[in-house]
Amino acid sequence: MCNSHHGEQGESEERCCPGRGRVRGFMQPWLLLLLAQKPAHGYELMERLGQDDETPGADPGLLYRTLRQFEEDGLVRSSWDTKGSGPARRVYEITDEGMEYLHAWVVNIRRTRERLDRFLAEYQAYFQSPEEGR
Amino acid sequence: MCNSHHGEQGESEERCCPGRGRVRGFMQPWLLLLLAQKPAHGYELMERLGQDDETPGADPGLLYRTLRQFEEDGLVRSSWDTKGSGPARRVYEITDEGMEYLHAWVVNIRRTRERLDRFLAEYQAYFQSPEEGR
DNA sequence: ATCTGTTATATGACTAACACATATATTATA
DNA sequence: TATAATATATGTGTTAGTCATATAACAGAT
Repeated sequence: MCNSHHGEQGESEERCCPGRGRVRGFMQPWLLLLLAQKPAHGYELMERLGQDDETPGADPGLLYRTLRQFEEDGLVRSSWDTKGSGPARRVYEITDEGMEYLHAWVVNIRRTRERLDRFLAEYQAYFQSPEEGR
Repeated sequence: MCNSHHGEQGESEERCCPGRGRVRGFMQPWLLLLLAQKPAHGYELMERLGQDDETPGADPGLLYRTLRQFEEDGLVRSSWDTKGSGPARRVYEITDEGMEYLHAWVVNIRRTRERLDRFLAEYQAYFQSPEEGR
């Protein structure tokens, strides 16, 4: 299973454990943060997501569905923008409720990072410490 | 949605965004690491998981199914232990392949932590920096 | 003896996030 | 007129996670 690797020197490691290890729903806080910075439409959000995060492509299906769900939950509101060229854009802006939700996400994310650190500490204590060996 | 919170001083925040923000399949590397430290049966792993990580209860259903899957994938192997009191225990030990998989997981987890940091940096740059305000 | 609690493993059913494919319409450009 | 880029959207299947429940061995109490 997976490619072999012991190097421990994070080289490639691509396509191993597909889907695993990622943060559940991580697109959600990103969308809210990007919308907090400024209102935007789906396609633009997709591109902005693709830049900072090297998330593999930022699936449009998931993105548009998430925005729809956000609107249904009152976290964002939208309006059509027909100005400019190309097809009409549905422009989203974040609501106060969306802001609160974003802040709540941040608390969760900090907690998640602590959990990761706890795991990595335990891992290193076992594999990189003088005794315990192996 | 959710409880209100602006305090920014991570107080309770319980049961908000249920399930979201957690690392997908995070039980997997934990199980492999615990088994790398020493062979164990499911129930024991459940208790050891519940200690370090304050994961809410470490669902037995998921745990046993994951161990089964691991065995099917050759990451662990098991044998029955009928010695001692109580019902028989299925004792798992990690295989070489399981070890490799664990190391691969660690690479993924480090990458995930970097993604979290990138998000938090972006968040703080917007909400905690002097300008940008709001 | 029976009842309750602990240890121990396991299945069933449902949800949500995600992955991948595809449909659609508009506009620009080759 | 064909192709590509922009833009939004649906359909379908997979998997981790959640919650409930079933089963069984054994210990101690009443």
